[in-house]
Amino acid sequence: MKLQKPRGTRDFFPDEMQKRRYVEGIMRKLTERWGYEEIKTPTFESTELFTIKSGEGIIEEIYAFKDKGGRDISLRPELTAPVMRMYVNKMQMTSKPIKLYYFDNCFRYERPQKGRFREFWQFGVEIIGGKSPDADCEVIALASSILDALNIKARLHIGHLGVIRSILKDFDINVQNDIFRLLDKKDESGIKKTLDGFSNSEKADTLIEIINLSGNDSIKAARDLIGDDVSLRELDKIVELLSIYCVDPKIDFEIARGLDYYNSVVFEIYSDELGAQNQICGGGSYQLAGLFGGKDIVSTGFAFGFDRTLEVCNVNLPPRIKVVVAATDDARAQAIKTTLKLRKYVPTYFDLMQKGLKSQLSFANSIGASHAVIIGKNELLENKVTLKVLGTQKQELVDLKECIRRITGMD
RNA sequence: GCCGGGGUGGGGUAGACUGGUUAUCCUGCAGGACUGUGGAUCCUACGACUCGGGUUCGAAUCCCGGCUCCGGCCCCA
Repeated sequence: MKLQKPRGTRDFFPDEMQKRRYVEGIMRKLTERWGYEEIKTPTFESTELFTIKSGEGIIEEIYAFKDKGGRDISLRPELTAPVMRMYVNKMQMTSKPIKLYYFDNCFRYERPQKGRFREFWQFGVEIIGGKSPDADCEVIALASSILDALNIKARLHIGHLGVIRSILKDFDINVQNDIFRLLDKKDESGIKKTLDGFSNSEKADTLIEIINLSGNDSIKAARDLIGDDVSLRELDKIVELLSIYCVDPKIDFEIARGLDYYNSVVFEIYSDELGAQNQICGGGSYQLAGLFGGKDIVSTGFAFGFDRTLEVCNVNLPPRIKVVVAATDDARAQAIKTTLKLRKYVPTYFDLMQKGLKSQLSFANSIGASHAVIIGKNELLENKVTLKVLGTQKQELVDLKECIRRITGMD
């Protein structure tokens, strides 16, 4: 009976890791250029951190357990709450805005399917204390810029929860949240039914018209339906500012995040190249600090689903330089010294299995090495090495300095 | 939690409908032919029926269940 990895987890092979690291590197580099600094929070937190944010029901989808001291602990299902916890604990006095980013694994106890795993990675940013529309637009523009850098074709949708909240402002918050849930499902008859219960079917019609708006005039059309609203004016500003960033979003009032602390700009990015789980990024403006016992402050951020992003990105990995030092028996000592020198510059392999020269070269070929450096009696006598470029027939006797120069491409 | 389709050496597969001797082929890995030159060739070795139960004289094959993978539903902070 074999041991298997737990359900919904994955092993990553070297080729995959190379791609993951490469894409991660692009995201990090870009984000740092935009002035964000990396932070890291614990892999597990108090369960309470997540239930405060999302309600007790969320426990069903969390890896929650009691530790040996009887504490309620959870593997983090996302990173916004931990980041805000950290902010409330230690960073409230830091000058604003605070711009942070993270890249880490998260865990959710859900049924795995395409694009959904029990352990998955998120890359995200948070701006704490940035004001609308500037902060919102910056994170949206950064997300868009990341898509460009990864050569991803995707759809950016922006909405504003204030629009729907203002239509529903006379209703109890629980009713509002029910409606948001139905909106998310696009369940129009459910919306009608719920609002009819409050003899308010004309509001249901308005809602349904609003969420079905699309195209460039959506904001104007919404204004015709509900009159001028502060949320619509905010959206106007967002669109105007984003155009300076050369970002062209689709206005979509259907985006619903049915949690109290989301109350204004929200956005989601979808790819058509995925299956049912087609969202690769989500974000928006939120207020969580107060919930966590801090002074309330407006924040905004996004999180990319790293695994899904990886599925749809189109990047060309840089060619890998790998050098194998191959030696005859009587030259092994010198070969090890040469290997050490090469390792100051490039990944270098040396035989660990007492293989013959032929077999060492065969190994070089099978691991896809770019160069082989051969050392035997002749090379020892001349104090030089034979540099062989694999994939071609070329080889040449050169001194070590020249050899390094050629491999690294330095002049 | 629900629906559907899968699981045969490390990877990819044939065999199943129609149960029957030693489970097919490719690849891989290890060693050798071959201790100064890679990709080729040849030889040798290694290595599998997802797990449990049932039907049967006999199960990789038929039936039931578990686990798990894939796709979808639900959910998606």
